[in-house]
Amino acid sequence: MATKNKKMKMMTLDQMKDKDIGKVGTPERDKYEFDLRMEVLGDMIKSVRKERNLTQEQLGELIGVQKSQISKLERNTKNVTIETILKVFRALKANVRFSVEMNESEFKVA
Amino acid sequence: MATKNKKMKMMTLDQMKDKDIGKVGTPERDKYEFDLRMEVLGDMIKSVRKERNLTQEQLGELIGVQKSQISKLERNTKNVTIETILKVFRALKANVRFSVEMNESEFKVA
DNA sequence: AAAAAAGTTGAATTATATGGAAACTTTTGG
DNA sequence: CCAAAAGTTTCCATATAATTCAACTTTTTT
Repeated sequence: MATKNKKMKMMTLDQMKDKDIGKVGTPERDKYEFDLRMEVLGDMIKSVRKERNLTQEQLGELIGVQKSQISKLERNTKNVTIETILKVFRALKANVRFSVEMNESEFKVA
Repeated sequence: MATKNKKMKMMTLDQMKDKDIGKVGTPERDKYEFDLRMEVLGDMIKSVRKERNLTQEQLGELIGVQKSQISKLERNTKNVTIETILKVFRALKANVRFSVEMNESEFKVA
């Protein structure tokens, strides 16, 4: 077996991220996490649009914006307004739900 | 029994909303639904903050903004960017997750 | 019932998201 | 391989979200 009797340096994904991107809470890491989420959001728009068999131009027409705008939302996305997100997904007849969960254990003590 | 043999006009909540606010898809109704969500969002910030036993000023310090800004986010909320939402809830050590669900049946045909 | 603390509001400013137009690049269909 | 369609990018204008400051109101504490 490959793993037997082999003292290897192991690293969890979190450890790698801490090392390569920066620890949680640092501005760099926060930015990374944020950019990641924005990218996912853009991908979500794109994939739902595809699912609906719409071109960017067609989706744009539904909402009343240019295709370039849709392109920007799908790729260039740095930050968006909730309103915009809802507008887009409503046009795609998809429901957006956002929920907040707080881990009970933390903080509660202080 | 009160309901027996009594031809009453009944109305579902949705029917009432259609009638009083406007049918789904109209600008008025859309605005209503949006405003509602924004209000809920503001309430969520407030209630999580309370849960953490923080004043607006303290939460503001965590993020790096004035207490007046927090107040506005909790009440005056017309529209917000994702970034702001995430910033606030991260400071509150709460997780925001948003998901998109599309009802398979619809649209798929066209 | 004062004083202090917490929250709200309005006016003003700054930062940036939204958007259009047009040129450009990539992908797709013949 | 060529043409058309789809998607991207850049430059620019405009709208509006984010923010502060200071005065004001409401709530809490003593």
